[in-house]
Amino acid sequence: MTTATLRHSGHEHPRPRSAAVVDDIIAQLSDLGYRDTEPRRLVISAVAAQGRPFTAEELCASLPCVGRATVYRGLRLLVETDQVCRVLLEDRELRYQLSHQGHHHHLLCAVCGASADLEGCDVEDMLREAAIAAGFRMSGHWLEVYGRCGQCADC
Amino acid sequence: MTTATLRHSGHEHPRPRSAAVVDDIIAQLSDLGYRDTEPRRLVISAVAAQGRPFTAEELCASLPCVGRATVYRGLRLLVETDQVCRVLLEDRELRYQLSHQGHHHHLLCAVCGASADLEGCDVEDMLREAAIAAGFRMSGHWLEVYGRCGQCADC
DNA sequence: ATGTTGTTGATACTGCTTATCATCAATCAA
DNA sequence: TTGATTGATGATAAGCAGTATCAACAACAT
Repeated sequence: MTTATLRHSGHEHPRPRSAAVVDDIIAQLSDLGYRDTEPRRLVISAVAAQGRPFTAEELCASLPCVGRATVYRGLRLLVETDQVCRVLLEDRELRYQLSHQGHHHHLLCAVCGASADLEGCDVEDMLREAAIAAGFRMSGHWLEVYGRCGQCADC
Repeated sequence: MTTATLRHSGHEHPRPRSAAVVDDIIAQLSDLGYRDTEPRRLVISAVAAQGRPFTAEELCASLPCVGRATVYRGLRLLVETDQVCRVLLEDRELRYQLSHQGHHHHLLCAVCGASADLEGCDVEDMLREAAIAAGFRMSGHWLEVYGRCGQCADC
């Protein structure tokens, strides 16, 4: 089984304490000139607590004490600063998850919603060449892969 | 220049007459049990007249005599029957274009909005294997490639 | 011709996200 | 520590894409 990179409900393996993640992100935001505020910390903390890709709405629901607008703004800020990445489901629903930094793609389980990072896969180069063949210069792309994870293979 | 598959504003090379395209699609829909109606023909005709990926809203605007709901329904029907495919821009805006049938991906020019089909590119196999390596069985994917077409390379 | 039933279109509505703006508070300089 | 500056907040309104509703209509089969 290769579940090493799976993000599940989050009871399996110990991860950096949520507080440390929050402090770390707050510090990075601080370097960029963004203030250290309580609502912002709450948003980051809630993001870090999610076990799998989540919607903005779910995040709002888990933060009843923080205004909707603030949750959305916080999320957008985290995306813009590459702390959180966006994930697109097959039905175009937009979800988010803590980013492992660096450009990468996601494998999403259509059954349980778990995600894993696609590794050892040089789609980029392949696409860039195919683009050149069509007279284009590639500047970016959207790629999401859907399937079933090991645990959901048999349902 | 490799503009053979480029979809531009549509003045360059002769293409099957729009009426023929409409009749063809109507015939296919008819085989599936869908009726041959005037509004439906208008929608198909407008779709065929577009030179590049278009939004549902643009289609509505070009069809002032057809109700919004009907345009959306028509578009959805065409997508479901693989006559039209959906295209996702970098900002997640959803656009549509006449399909060349069969599974394929799009190269989209960020400047002029032209699109070309990605050919000779076996991303599928590559992704399927990468998925297996992560313990997943792949069932589908979203892929859009963005860049600049030959004509817009220098702007 | 006629009945059945898919189709239409005006409209209301939903769900998601952003804009507004008065109030609040984090940061900084004195 | 204090006060000023200005980014951040949150309640609310507004915007936007797309869908549901439903009475009236029209395509098709017999």
